[in-house]
Amino acid sequence: MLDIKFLRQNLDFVRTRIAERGQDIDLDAFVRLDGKRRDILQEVEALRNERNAVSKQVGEKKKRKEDSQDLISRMGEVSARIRELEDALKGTEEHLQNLLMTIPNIPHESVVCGTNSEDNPVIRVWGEKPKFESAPKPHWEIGENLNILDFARGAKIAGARFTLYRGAGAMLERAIVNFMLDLHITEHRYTEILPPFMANRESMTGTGQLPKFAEDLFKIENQDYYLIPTAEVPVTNIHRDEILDEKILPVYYVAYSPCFRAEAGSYGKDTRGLIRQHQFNKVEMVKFTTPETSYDELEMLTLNAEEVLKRLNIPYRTVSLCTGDLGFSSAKTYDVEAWLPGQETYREISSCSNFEDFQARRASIRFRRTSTGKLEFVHTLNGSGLAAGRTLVAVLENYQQADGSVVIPDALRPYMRGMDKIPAA
RNA sequence: GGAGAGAUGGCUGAGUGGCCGAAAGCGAUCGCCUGCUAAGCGAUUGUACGCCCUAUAAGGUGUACCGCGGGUUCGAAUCCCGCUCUCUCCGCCA
Repeated sequence: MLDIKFLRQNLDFVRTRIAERGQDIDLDAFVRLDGKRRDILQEVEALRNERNAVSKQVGEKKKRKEDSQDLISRMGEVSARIRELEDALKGTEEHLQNLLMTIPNIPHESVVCGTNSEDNPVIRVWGEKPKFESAPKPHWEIGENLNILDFARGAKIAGARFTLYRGAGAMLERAIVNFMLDLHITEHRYTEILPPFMANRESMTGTGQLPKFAEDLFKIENQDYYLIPTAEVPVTNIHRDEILDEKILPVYYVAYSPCFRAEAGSYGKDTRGLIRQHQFNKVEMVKFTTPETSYDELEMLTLNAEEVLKRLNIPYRTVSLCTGDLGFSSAKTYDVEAWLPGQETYREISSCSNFEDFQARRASIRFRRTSTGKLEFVHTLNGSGLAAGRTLVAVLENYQQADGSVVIPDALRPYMRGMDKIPAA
């Protein structure tokens, strides 16, 4: 959510920046509602002022045993009028709030203008792509040949876009998660969190999933619970409605969680394999920082994500999302894309974003700055560190051997009971 | 699932219809004092929104806020109703 005062004073600037995202937001409606709200507010506050003053007089007259029936009956009318205005005010404020909630964040000045992912500038390229004598296979073939990924059974049990992992496949996914958590908590100094995997409406609103993207979420029937689409939701909401001590900033959290996404509107996309699932595992890093450090923290966060791929020796590149590709709540996002030889393409495996105060304002996460004594919103950031399912895909495709086996990357062997390869069946 | 208790400022905790934006304590900030990162003394210390003024500073002023939402009343932290959450006991249970 944007600062309403900022929006009021910088309408044209906001209009331009939102347009660069390829979004069309009705800011004229905002101006109208905002003006209406203030008109009503002024009238109702003047009447309340009168009521408060007269009520005080009534109290004093009563004490002196004087009659005040005329005042009382007049105030009855005033109160009725106040009630009317309050209803109107409430309606207007709801409209205004709903509108405000659907306005995306302003892109950071360093974000390039573009329309889609093809306009994303490449920031870094790392690693050497593996060479294969014969054409490398896509992970779904490797996984099925090794009997470690079972797409048919996943579909039978739950439906399309669900996968059953078996044997070394299941262990490999678990190894990837544990390896990543250990790296971040020991070397990158994050605090491990294991959050609830469901969250309520308020939490979903705080991080920006609601109200605009309800169709992307799984909701529990007849309950105010949603399955989390990412650990970002519960972990960022750890500090919702809190005032943090400036001294504890920056705060670093890392959490494993399964992620549940309805993937509405993605029919026909990435239907094969593990790339696009209704349920997948992810390790997520979340930071709370002061405003002046958040962009440095974003750089470090992104490097933390990249470090996982370096340790696994998987080639990747990092791109900076252009305005047209930027997520709703984000001011700036780096995507880390792993090389997938079986599909001859780079695929997103991590997304690292600075939301500035956009989520903090929605979720009311503040800190008191000691130098001024004033409350300010923190900046929130998060990034995948990494998506576990897609990491498994990258391992299978990059480490596949001509005989059909898959070598286990050195960094994962301690987590695989010393196993050095998954032998061909 | 059943019975009971509770929810007040950054924290602890008073307050059962007007004198309450709210005692007291803690914490924090500033100043003083003190021969050594102890103690003491004094002052200050809520947020949001609107309006005025103005340099988008400071200041002034109004309104709202004592878990959330309704109601009673001229007037509600205080009375009534509903909800949420926390705690205790009973039942059930991985």
